This record gives sequence, C-alpha cells and structure tokens, in this order.
Amino acid sequence: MKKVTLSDIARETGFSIKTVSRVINEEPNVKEETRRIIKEVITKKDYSVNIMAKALKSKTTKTVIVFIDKHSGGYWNAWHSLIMKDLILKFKERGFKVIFSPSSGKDAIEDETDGFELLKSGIADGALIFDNMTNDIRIKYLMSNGIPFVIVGKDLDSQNTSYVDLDNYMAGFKGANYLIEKKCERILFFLGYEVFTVDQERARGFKNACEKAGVDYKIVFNIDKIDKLYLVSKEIINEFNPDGIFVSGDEKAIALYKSINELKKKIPEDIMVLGIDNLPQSRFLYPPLSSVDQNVDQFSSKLVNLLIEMLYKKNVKAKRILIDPKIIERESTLR
Amino acid sequence: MKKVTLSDIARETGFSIKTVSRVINEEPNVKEETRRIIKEVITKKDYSVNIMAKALKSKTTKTVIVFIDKHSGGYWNAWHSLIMKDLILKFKERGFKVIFSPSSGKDAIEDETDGFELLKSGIADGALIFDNMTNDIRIKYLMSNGIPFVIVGKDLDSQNTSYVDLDNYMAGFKGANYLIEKKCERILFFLGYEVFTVDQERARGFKNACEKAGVDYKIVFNIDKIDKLYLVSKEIINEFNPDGIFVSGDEKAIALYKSINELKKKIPEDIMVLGIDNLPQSRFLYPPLSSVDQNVDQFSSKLVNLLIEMLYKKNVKAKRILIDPKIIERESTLR
DNA sequence: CTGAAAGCGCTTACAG
DNA sequence: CTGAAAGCGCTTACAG
Repeated sequence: MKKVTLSDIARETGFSIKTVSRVINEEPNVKEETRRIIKEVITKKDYSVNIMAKALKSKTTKTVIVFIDKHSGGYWNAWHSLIMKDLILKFKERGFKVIFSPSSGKDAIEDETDGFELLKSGIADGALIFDNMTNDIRIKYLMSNGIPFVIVGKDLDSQNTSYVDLDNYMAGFKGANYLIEKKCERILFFLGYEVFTVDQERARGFKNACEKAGVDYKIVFNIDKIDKLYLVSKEIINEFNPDGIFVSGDEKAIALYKSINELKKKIPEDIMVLGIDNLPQSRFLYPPLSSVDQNVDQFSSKLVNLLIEMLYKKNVKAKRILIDPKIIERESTLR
Repeated sequence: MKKVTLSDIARETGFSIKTVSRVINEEPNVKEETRRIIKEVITKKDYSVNIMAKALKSKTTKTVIVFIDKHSGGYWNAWHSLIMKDLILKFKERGFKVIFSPSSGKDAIEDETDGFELLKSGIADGALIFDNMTNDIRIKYLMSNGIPFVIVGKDLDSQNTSYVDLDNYMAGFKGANYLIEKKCERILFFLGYEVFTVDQERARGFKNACEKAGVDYKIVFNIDKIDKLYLVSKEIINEFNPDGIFVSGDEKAIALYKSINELKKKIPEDIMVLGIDNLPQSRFLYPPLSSVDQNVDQFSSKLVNLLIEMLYKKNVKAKRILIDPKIIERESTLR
C-alpha cells in the first residue's frame, strides 16, 4: 500500500492540488460542496499530510523538541521523569506535539546519533534544553539561527537566553537554615558532581547559611547514585558525627536511612534527615522524609508558557525565572 | 543567519550540487582534490544536511521513534525509565537516532498532538510501541504500510506482528511458587488495572500456582500507584490476614512496608513481601526487598536487535520473544 | 471560488 | 570523475 498524497486526492476528485490543500488546512474560499467532496475522499483514502514536505516549505511543524541527557541517566532521576510527564500533558493542551531526544552539549555536532541533528533540519519549531553545559554548542547554534528555545537550568554564558530553573541556591540555603532552626549543630550535605551548576549552587547556599549561623558543616560531592551513597555514607557519618543530614535527591535518602539504621542511630532522634525533590514515595518512608519541594507543576508550566510565547511572538525579551523551593515537613525532622 | 544549503556550497566551490552531495554522503567517484575543497567549505560554512529534505526523497532517516504512553504516566513507572535509558544507549551504539513521543492506540489518528503523526510523515524508519491495546489503530497502520515495528508487550490481535515482552504469566507463577516454597499459606497479590494484559497475565500465573498448591490467595486489582496501595492495604491485610504479600511494582512496596509496620507486623517474620521489577532502590529498603527481576538489559537488547534486523532486511519473519523472569532473594522473604 | 507555476533542499537515474 | 534534469509532497505568491 503506497502513501496517499495530495495529488492522489486531487486526481480522484478532479480538483487541483491547491484546492485540496485549502481544504486540508481549513482555509476559506472553497465552495461548501467542493469541501465536502474532498473531505469525503480524504477520509476514504485515509490520507494524512506529510509533515516533512509541509515543513520543507512552510517552516512550521507544531512540534517541540525536548533534549534530554544523552549519556542517558547517569543522573537522570525521578525528578526528570516527573517533569517529563508534566511537559507531555501541557504541550498537548496547547496543541503541540512533543518529541524527546537524547543530545549532549559537547558533541551534538559530530555525533550522527545526536538528536540535535533533527532540530537542525527544522523538525521542530522550538526546543527545550535539559542538561546544558558551559559553552554549549547547541545554544550557540540556536541563537545564531534564531530558533526559539528555553533552557531548563541556569545559563551563565549569555545574557540573552531564557531559562527556568529551580532556585538551587535557595534550596541549599533554606534547607540548611531549616535544620539549624531545628537545632542541628553538625550538618552533612550529600551532593552530586561539582561540575554541575545545580550542585554548585546548592552547596553555595548551604555553606552560606551554615557559616552565618556558625554551625559545623561538611559537604560531600560526587554522590550521583543511590549505590554510591550507601557505599560511602557510613564511614563519613562515623567520622563527622552529624546530627543533621541534608541529601540532594530524595531517592538517595532510602540508602541513607539504611546506613543510619545499620549504625544503630535513630531518625530523627540522633540524626535528622532532609531531602530535596519531594518525590511521591517520600511520605511513605519510615519515618516519612522531610524534603525541599521543587514545585514540578509550576516549573513545567513556566517552561511551556515561555517557549510557546516565543513561538508565537518574535523578539520576546529573554526571561529568567527561578522557582522558589519550599520545605515540606515530615517526621524525619520532627523531635 | 540563513540556513546553509547544498547549493550554497556548490556555488561557493564552483562544483555542482550533485558533486557536493557525493562528498557529503561519502560516495566514491570524486577526485581527492575536489573532495578536499568541498569539505573545507562545508566546515567553514557550518553546513549540515536537512534531514527532512533528504527523507522526502530517499525515504530513510536513520531514526527510530519510540511511542510512549500519551496520558503520560498514570502507570509510567520506574521500570519504564530504566528501559528508556537502555534503549537510548543501545540505539546509539547501532548508529540510530531515537525520538520518544507520546501516543495512544485509541486516538492516534484524530488527535493532532499525537506523536504518531510524525511517523506517518516518514520521520522515522521504524518504531517501537509501548502501551499497545487491543485493536490498536497504530498497529493496523504500520502493518498496511509496511513500516517495521516491534511491540513492547504482547499482541493478541494478530499473528504477524513481532513483540518482546516479559513473561508475565511466569512472573506471577514463579512469584507465587516461590512464596509457597517459603511456606506461605495465605498470599495476597496487589496488581494494576485488570484491563491491561500485563496484569491479567500476572494474575493468571499467580492463580494457577496457588490453586495447584492448594493455598489461600486473594488478588487485588486497580492498585496503580503508591498512594492507592497505602490507602487500601491496611484494611485488606487486616481482613485477609496474609503471611505473604506479592506486589506488582517494587516502587509500591515502600508504601506496603509502611502499612505493615503500622499494623505492628514484622517483615518477614509475620508477612513476607515479594516485589516485581527489582529496582535499584529495592536492596536498600528495610528489610531489603526480594523481587522478580525482569532483566531490563536483555529486554532492551532484544527490542533493539529485532527492530534493526527488520530495518535492514525485508520480510523478516515475525518473532515473539518472552523474557524469563528470575527471583532475586533478599531479606524480605528469608526466615 | 479555483488553478498553474515555482520552489523548499535534497536524491535518483541517467548522460557524458 | 562530473553535472543537468526530474521529482519527493507539499506551500507560497500570483493570476484569473
């Protein structure tokens, strides 16, 4: 069975390609009778437009591409999944198709399997970029080609890009202050890799709060996965002897609970624990985990609204939005 | 900055479009000197092919599209995330780009935001379909248009489709038998919605094993999320008084642990718990969760291999592959 | 209200 | 080793 094209419909109905095109795109200036006939044949033949041919000419696809981490999830966590679900729903409501494709800011150009190739071909009208890095070649490309895009995360390279990000500094700052208010005096902070802005910022906020209050603190980087945390945490806890532990990523808290248990310490009596992300599962841990909530709903709404605004209007001024974190209190920090 | 095209390069170098095309596609029959000159200008002008224009003519894109649940994750769980990561990696190794797009077997045709539109336009050479349903209109379309695809999950409608699926019957069967060997005599099974084949099959295997052994059992459907499980589990446990609980989806086990704890029962002494999926976090629960492992690595390998085989050879015979589940034993079932 | 022509950026099939 | 022509399936700009 061959693909049905515009001209097949034209031939079958006796009208021109152009008239058929008018019907398909719901344009005016077609006799009702003509419209009816053409629509009938379209349905009968199960015709559907070829988006690529259309895009080649009209340069618009009603599709948005979302670039996600190519190395696929060393640090693709539960939070990423939550926001992906939200994006799907919200773009759909606005009438856009979404595609997700793996891509990296480092080798988006040379690597033939990088999803960024697709965007260069005009497959999408605009893009969302996760996991951007300093000197991201994709951002340069998008800017110089005038393609609308929003970065998911801070961009420190340029003043003219739009981004939405969690206020990671405040996440670290508020988290530390909260534990300090709860009378913690020796606070440990487990974080991911120091090369990521997210982790740097959280560390910075945490450090400032601790130093201002004059409490002891220790920051441990490179804890990217749950296994890693379990591997190193007991020794560090024994050495530093904290009365409060802050952990970046609720999912890692599960392993932390295990470590603390095995050291025969109690949460929250001996050690309070505070997470970041407020995952759905966290309230079911024992004890339920307090966590810094990142408001996924607000985050994804801002992303979608901003990109769609850029898609419709030209020359939207660059906007930079920070989502304010909020502490959700549960038993892991109540004594 | 306008997009650079083939003819821009041709004009600049003084060669024809066709010769430039030869260089880009690494075809033979071009003088070394010519190749060098053209390559130089390509680099200088930062040219990259327009995949859409190319596909319009050559009908091949080196791209694979993966359709995921459109309603975005009512039941998109941690297992889905794991396999997505794996697919990205494995398609990449084989030189293919991947895009993920939300789509539904019910309204892929009418809904303009459904990712299936993209495939109809030939954006991808082949497809993977998650969350297929009975009478899936996408499967009909793909079959009648001769587009290679593999279904992720059983297809009961047709004999001529290829699929890879977990052997869900065996997952239910082996899980039940394992608990029976461990001397459980009253076994509860929490599952998702009965409309899904996955859940039906797991239930069927479970039931057969229990009946064969003559133990008491109870199957509870409609437990799609962690909150739901927590909401209903205590009452059901009190009523049925199980000594073994089997739960479909490790992530829900967290809430189950909480329920059991709050009922002042001990795992595994009073109640053994067995999950399905063997998520990375499960070994860190307290006590560590035994689980039916679904071998994500093998699963994704089979999917990728099968689809790529179909992409290269015509008329590959339909294959149906079932992944054999394996029980991973941990403390939650050891007494 | 309708249509003929040109062109989007490529490749295929052919000629030289 | 190189190129001119036709065409993939659409839309744009124009004419009638």
